[in-house]
Amino acid sequence: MVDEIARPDDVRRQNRRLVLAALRGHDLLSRTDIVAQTGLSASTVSAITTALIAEGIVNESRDGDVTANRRGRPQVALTLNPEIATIATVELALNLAHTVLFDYKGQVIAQEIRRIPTLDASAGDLTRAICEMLDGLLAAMPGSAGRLMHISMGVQGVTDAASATMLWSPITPDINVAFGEILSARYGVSVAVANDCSMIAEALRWTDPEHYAEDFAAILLSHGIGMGLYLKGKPFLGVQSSGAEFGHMLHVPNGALCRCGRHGCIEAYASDYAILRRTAGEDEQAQPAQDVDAASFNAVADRARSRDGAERAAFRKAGQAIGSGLRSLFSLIDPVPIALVGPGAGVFDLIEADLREIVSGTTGWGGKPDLTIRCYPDEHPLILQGCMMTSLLHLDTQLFAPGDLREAPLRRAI
Amino acid sequence: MVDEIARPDDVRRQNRRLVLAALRGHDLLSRTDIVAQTGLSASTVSAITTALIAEGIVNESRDGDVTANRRGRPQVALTLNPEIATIATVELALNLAHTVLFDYKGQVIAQEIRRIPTLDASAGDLTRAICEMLDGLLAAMPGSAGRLMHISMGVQGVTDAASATMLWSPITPDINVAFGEILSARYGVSVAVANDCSMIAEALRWTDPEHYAEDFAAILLSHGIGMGLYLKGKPFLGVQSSGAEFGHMLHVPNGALCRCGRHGCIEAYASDYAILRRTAGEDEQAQPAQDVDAASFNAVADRARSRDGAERAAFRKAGQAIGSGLRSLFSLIDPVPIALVGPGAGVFDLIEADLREIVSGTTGWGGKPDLTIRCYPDEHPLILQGCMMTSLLHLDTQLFAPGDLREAPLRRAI
DNA sequence: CCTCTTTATTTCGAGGCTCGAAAAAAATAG
DNA sequence: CTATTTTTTTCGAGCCTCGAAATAAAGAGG
Repeated sequence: MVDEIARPDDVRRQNRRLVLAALRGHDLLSRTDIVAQTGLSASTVSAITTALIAEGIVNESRDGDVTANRRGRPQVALTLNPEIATIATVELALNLAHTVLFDYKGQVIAQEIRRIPTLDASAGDLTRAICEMLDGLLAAMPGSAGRLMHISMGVQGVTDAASATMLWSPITPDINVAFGEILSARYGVSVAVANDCSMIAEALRWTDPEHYAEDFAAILLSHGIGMGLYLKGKPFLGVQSSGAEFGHMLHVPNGALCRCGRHGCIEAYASDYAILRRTAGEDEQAQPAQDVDAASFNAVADRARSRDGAERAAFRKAGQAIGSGLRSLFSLIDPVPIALVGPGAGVFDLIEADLREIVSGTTGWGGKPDLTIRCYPDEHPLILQGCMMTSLLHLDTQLFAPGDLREAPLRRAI
Repeated sequence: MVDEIARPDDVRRQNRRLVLAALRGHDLLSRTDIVAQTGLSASTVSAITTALIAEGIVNESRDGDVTANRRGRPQVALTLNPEIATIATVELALNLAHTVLFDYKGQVIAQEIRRIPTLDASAGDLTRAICEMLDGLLAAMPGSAGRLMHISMGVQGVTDAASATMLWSPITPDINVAFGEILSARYGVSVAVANDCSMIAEALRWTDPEHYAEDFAAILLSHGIGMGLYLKGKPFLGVQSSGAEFGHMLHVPNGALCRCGRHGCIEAYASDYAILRRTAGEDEQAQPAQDVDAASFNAVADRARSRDGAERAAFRKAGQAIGSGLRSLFSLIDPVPIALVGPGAGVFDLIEADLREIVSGTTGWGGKPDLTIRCYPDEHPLILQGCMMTSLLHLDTQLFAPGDLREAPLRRAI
């Protein structure tokens, strides 16, 4: 039995999370608002907010919007205390590392973007660079080091959430890099490492909850092809790895050579290197390019738009590959809204028709056939925000253990 | 926020479930045993068991194994009270309906198997037959009608768990059959309708927990091809339909005609009708046979074993289709143990080599490559047991609301 | 300016729950 | 018949949520 035994304090923990979630979603809320949002009784909200204020997690903001000029005792607005904690995020992508410090309200404190030749970088090079960047940010912002409470990392590649390890990545030759362990030891906080696509899904859920609520998929079309999936309101994680490797579903048995070493993966037809390989007239078994610059990719796209030729055919192949993957995905989980993210979303016009044709009629027995797709050509802001939300939600779930918080900020290591 | 607000009684509900789950797994347990198994304190177990006994859900079984001849106060064995509830299961398959009455301990009370020409049966014909069978069983066992508390139905086809509806099925022309609503109205109990493959997965989890615990897939190879999936110890359900339609993942774009009306589904290569179609030298766009009898399928299998020809080639194609689906599935969820169930499992020797070849190296980045597959040629006992466990676990989750039970058995309708 | 009304928040008691410690039960050992 | 051992129940402490009543803090109105 996986089932855990329930204790009375679990109830408080869960309801505290509800209160914090409400506050995170709306910034300024009176206790009455919280009652309305959560469904908890006024007495319970009072008890919980009193404790949160005493622990410094929440502040009363008297100057805030006082719903003024109404009769009766005025509501007093509550807000998360931005200074109670600092979190750090790390985005690691091809030739790029981006670290940011956020406060507990999710506001940027400091950041650094650094270009790194990741393809030639060892695991040590990468961790060294990341630590340098983080050290610099923490040093520049006095007090932030002492308040650092969590780090979230989104990486291009396959990760293992449980051990916070990057198992494999196209951006560096080294495998099984235990980023979590290393950063955790150095900064004395817990670390989450996940695929960048999971982070994108997390971000979409927060920035556009109307479209991305319970069930949806975010597909990153870039150097590689990945997916972040939400099902029943929960992130879908693989058994071991943290991401659903959409790009490595099988499109054509014994087909084109994929960067992962196998043949026929969707990625081998739909990623930027696959499109350029086909456009250049190379054999589909030719070794994939390690790095494709945006300029040449866009040039090919422009040529595809201007005339019907090898370029346009390559994009159509890509659309078919993605569509084929979606058809299989939808067979397994039923159709869900799709967010296309990254450079590939910028050329959606070139792949849409073929993609839709293959997907159409996904549910042969007559389920809703309409496929909704939205495009987000720039993946970086989403990855960043996803990392941030991951860390903050982690805090919201940890700060629960009442009384725990008082000690936590002192437990730093550096 | 999907999050529900927690109340103090939820704690008791959860812990009651733990106690019942322990009892369901071991039949005879003393309170001390339950303490050991659940981790609850002795006082809590005492409180919970006292209530369960008062409500008639659990019995003391003094005669039971008294761990005799030891010093100290003897343990008194507890056991589920078989008479507190009756449940009914319905398996609906091609030309077959099988209804069974079980007691609360999962022992068969009565059953009937009836051959029905389902292909020519309307929704009304089917429900009428099922109700007749259930009525007969309930009438034959005095008292059982008054104790009937749940019905579980496993059907070949696509189902919607939420509305307990069969959306589409290959065994009958009618669609959107609301079995749940109909049976629920007639018998006054709640009804679960799910794909037969989900039931198989549920059964495997209980009959062989050592091999099928947290993550595994049960694939039914029969007239159609379906899958029941467990991930992280929970049944995996689609967004709308209750099953993961493995058989309708895309194997070959614009490929062979599938019974679902689309082209290129795995099923169009690996189901019995697909194999016979190919063996007979028919075009792969030929209309699928509605019904394939076991004898001719086995004859083809025997011929495939005895000589290398069209038969063997057809099975190899089937193995490739299944392997291709597994490769894609494993990309999404990481490799899991597989149970092959049904007639197709009886010819595993003919498909294994091709299946494994395509799946091999599923995790390009070096995850555990070994693929474990076990075969269960007879699917019916598993479907039956899965239905039973579904109903019983439902009761274990409903009998929680303390005091609820006293009224429930009277709330019958018939 | 003082009282009335209205709305927000806190306080208080009832009724749950789990748990550890102590008490009670029910056997064997001698 | 008493001592010992083991199981089970009882009791009090310390959680939790909730509804009702009490308290706070405004505007409205004479």
